[in-house]
Amino acid sequence: MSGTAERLMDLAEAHIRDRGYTGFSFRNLAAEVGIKSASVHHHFPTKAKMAAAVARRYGDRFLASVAPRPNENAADAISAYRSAFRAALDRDGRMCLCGVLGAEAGVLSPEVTTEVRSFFRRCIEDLGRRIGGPNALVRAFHIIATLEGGMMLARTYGDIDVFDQAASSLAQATSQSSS
Amino acid sequence: MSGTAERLMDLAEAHIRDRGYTGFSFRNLAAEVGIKSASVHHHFPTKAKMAAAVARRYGDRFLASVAPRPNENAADAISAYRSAFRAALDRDGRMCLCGVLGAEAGVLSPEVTTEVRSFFRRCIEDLGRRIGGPNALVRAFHIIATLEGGMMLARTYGDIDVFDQAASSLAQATSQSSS
DNA sequence: GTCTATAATTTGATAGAC
DNA sequence: GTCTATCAAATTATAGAC
Repeated sequence: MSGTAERLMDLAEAHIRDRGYTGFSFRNLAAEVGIKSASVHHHFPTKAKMAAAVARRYGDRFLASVAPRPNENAADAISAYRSAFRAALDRDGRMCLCGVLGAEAGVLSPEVTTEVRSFFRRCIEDLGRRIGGPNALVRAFHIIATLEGGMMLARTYGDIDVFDQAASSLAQATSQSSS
Repeated sequence: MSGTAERLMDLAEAHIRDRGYTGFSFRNLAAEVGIKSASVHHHFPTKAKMAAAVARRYGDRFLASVAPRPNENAADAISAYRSAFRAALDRDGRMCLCGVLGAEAGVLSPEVTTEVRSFFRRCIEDLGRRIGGPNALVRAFHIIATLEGGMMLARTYGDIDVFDQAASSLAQATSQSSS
């Protein structure tokens, strides 16, 4: 992966999180990197393949960032996910890449949809495993839904407090100490 | 409001819910109605004003559809919101209009953002009032976030069961009978 | 790996006739 | 209220030189 390709992916990720899939263009990315849009096609043959690559890298990085610490309990796992999303929202003022793409489902090509679905599958399976207990998977769906919706609301309001309010009850009512 | 304008709004609402704000165009709407795109500008001067009008009408209708029955309790109120979103998801295979627009926040003009924010404000204030109790507003934020995120996930998975799983715990753990 | 040049299409919007 | 005609701009993508 060349340096230019990585810079293009960085910008694409930021643009998609800000403006959605249809709202980002090869020309804009190229201009910010200092090349022409035709050169972007050398690194990524189509817009869809680029978005799919960006989504995959995003998922890999995100899952690495929420990796469990030794001896964590369920509340720790939930807290890891909430903190990771919150940090991205706070740092960039933007919501989750896959949350944005998921909302635009009707416009995505199959290769992008596959990556978005894969992201959520990975998150929910990982979180469910770490929560444990009988309803682990259902609880994981609930938590990811709340965090994604909370990011969308916070972005709409332009106020990160909204995310904190939406997510505040997640860790408490569901904690199961195990350590 | 002429019949044509209403049909245009119906189609715009469907298109935005499917493909997002950037993903719908005057030309597509016009073609489906059987007129030319120039004629759409007679009814709505700009795309942004049309989207704002669609969002406002959507909010009015949605809030009417969740109006409380006499002697409802908190669980009934939560159930009303969950059922309303679920019905739209089930009927149209699409998520909430304002959830889609909120995810695209960076591309919206102020007049559209205002309407989207107003929709969520109305929902959360109404739901909070009907839930009652000390943390009513925080709980309302949590519920709306979960439902919006749940719709996004269900759309991404192409499976309404995902919505049901994400939302299943909302009414139970939080019910406060009052009647 | 980047460029010029260009194709083919789509976009939001306007002017003015009917 | 709808039309034709058109504008100016943007889009994804390709061919081929360097």
